[in-house]
Amino acid sequence: MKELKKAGLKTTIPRVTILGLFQNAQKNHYSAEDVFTELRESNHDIGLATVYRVLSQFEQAGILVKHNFEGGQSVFELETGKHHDHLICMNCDKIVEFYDPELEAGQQRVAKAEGFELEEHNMVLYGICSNCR
Amino acid sequence: MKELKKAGLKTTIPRVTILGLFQNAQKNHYSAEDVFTELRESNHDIGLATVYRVLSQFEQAGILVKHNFEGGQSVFELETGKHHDHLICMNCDKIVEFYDPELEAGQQRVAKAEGFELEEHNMVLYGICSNCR
DNA sequence: TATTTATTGATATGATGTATTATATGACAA
DNA sequence: TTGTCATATAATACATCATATCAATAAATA
Repeated sequence: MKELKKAGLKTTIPRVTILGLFQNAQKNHYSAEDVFTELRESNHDIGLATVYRVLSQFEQAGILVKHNFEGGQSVFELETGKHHDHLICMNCDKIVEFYDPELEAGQQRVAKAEGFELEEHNMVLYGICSNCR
Repeated sequence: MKELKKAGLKTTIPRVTILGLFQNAQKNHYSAEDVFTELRESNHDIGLATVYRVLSQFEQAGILVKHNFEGGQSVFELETGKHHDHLICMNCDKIVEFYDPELEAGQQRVAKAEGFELEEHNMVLYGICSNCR
């Protein structure tokens, strides 16, 4: 729970609970609604507004990372410090994380060729996983 | 205007006007609001709902492609038949389109290594362009 | 423990986009 | 060219995701 202190956030029940959820998570990625539902199911009475607020604060604090994949809701995952991109099954929504130095280098190369200083990127691959074929 | 016939869409004033806007466009990418504003400024009285509807129909018909970049609104561009990705200046919002075979191949390689059949991808690079440095 | 300040939660509001439906219009036959 | 009819339009209601407001509440610390 040091993360909260470090971010200058008081250690409140909602924050501790939500952080715990991510740290002991079954899944890697949760939307705000996902979190809200999980909390309800484990008998934590935390408001939806608070969930959204806490997730934003955690993102600001660098505790979580937010992704905007296809389909409405944003999802969050723990910030691991290790950059990675995502590969998503269009059938079962399974999410695989990967890091590929060659692709990273290629992006740098393209940006440079266009006269850009590359700051960040968003790369999501969509396909069908082995289970779904 | 053959595109409309081919798609089985009646050639109505809103559709012809919106298609013309894209074909004679100053910019490559327009949001629904952008289109709506442009139409208003050129004295075309076309409802916002119609703009959204026509853009969706054009996307269905393969006349336009829709992108979900960072920041709320989706944008549309003419379908050229040539796949490409985007490089966006975080300062001036300039959008550069590029196609890089090596990156495309790398994505295939990664997907295959994870047991996925790659269907599509979303890759947007963000940086600072030469003018903004 | 009392005080201060941040946090919570219910709800209103905002932003983007879609559905509904009465009216208007394009396509086509005569 | 005009009449008929199916489709399209436009205004607005609605849906979805997320943020702002604010009175009540809880955490930190003297």
